[in-house]
Amino acid sequence: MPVHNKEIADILNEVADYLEIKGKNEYRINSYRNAARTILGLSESISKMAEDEKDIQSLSDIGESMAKKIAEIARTGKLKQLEKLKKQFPGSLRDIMKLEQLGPQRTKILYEELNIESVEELKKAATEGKIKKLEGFGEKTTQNILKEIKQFSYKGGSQRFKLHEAEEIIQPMLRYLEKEIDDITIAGSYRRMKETVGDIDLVGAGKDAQKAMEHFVKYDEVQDVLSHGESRSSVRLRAGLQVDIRLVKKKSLGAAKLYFTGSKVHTVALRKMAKENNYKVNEYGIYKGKKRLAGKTEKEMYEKLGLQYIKPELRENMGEIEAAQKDKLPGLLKLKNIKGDLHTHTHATDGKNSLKEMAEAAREKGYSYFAVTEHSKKVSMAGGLDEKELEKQIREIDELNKKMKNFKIIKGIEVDILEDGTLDLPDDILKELDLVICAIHYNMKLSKKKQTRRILKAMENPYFNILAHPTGRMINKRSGYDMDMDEVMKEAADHGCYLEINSNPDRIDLNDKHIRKAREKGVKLAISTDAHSIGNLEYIKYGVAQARRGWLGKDDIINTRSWKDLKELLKR
DNA sequence: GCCGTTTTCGGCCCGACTGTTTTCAGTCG
Repeated sequence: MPVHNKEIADILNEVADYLEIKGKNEYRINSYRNAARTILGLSESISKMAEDEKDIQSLSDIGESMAKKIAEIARTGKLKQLEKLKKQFPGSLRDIMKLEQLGPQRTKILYEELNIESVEELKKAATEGKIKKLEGFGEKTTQNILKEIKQFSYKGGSQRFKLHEAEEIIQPMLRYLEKEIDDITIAGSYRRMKETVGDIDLVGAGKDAQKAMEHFVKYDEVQDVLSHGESRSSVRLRAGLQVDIRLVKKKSLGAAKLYFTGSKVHTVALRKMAKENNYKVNEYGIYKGKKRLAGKTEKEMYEKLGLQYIKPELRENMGEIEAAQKDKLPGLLKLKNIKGDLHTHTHATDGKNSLKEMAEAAREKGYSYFAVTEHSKKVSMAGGLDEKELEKQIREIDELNKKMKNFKIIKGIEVDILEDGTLDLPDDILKELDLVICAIHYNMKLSKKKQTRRILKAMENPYFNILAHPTGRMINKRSGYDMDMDEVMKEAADHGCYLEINSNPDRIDLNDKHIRKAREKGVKLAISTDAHSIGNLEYIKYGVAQARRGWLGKDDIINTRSWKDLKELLKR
């Protein structure tokens, strides 16, 4: 059972935390964090790579010493170095360090001076007035610590927000801010369209910075003002979401956007590159000596660095800078390239709208087709269809199709893949359909081997077209079923099957890393919403965004084709 | 601890805000 990438990255980050408390060389500490980040970005299992004696040292930020540590973790699931560190620092000092405003230095002081080992003990000491007597701490810091502890226990640690959750909170705030701030844009991981965001970063140009900042901290959903300066402020909203804003002059807007959009590793890589050419990059522009060369737009920033413009979704330092240097960035998929949705439900099962309502909404979105794909009978909870009910829907669609001009309702099903890998409905009804998407809803806990075999077996069915929500994960709720993604992708390519990017923001399944892997393996994908209502059809933008994060273009997606061409692709 | 088109040592991105200080350390992004 290979150790997962996340487990290895966690161990390395934990080592870094302890080394920080010990006050070791910051660059040495960073190397653990950099290696962890590299590992998290891989689509392959690094412990498997290590087992197969692949050259993991050729990966960026992993050298001789780190490779040995990774091999040790892969072999034993543990790292002796970390076990030793844990003995030196008992309790849960790492939890203390996770609190806002408390870094390694202060954590160390708290531990050494007051023997504080947990958030509980910290709370007690703060309440008893012991903290403010320490050097470098005061009354204000004590109050901030207590506030943070309250926030921490309320949120149960730091939960990240899903894209649609963040959107719902930030859009009204943006309308409010626009009254006093010019050219305001959302930057950060939200602009890069990461599937979840930790906070929201805003960049704008203020007419009157002081007044603009006053306006910002006075927004009526602000619960705490964390900092309030002339060019930078930070608040926490009632919903628990932190919002940071940065104001600059108009001539620096591009530089500020670039800097605040990140990712951090992307901007650091750019700055390093600039430095090698004797330039300096900061949030105000690009400088050579005192001379300012660019800064108004992101485009001119990249140009001055000798790079193609890099779209936000690609800014993860995963090869995009090298590609931009060689003018080899991919042309990315656009929302308008999508010609139709291939996974939707109606009130025939657990959807909220009728077939007619869904079809009309899809046509109004500008689609030329959309597929109805109800659950099959096994999914009784959702009222899945049996053969007879499906036949009835097929006739209903035929009738409706006669009436709708320049639009096609595709007859489909989301048929369940049973535990033995057979499908929940017989072939003689599946062959009546235009599209068969297949999914797992039960027996998610099978062993990796069994789960993989189950899916591969299902793909042998000649009517299998698309594997829906391939990993079954739910963001912040459950991880997907254990299965061998490499095998599944290989089989899909061999059998003329496709994988879905499920755009539901609770799922985002496949995720960006899997999508990138699919691109490398030449597997084509479908982007669908799994809509259960008219409103859900809008989710398509999240799927498109993830496809862009996975470097995909129009040709990599099957539902950018006309129905005529798509029909050909679905033939096996 | 990593890395190399000034290579095996000596660098490692850059700036704002806060609180506790009289000039700055700690933290954050």
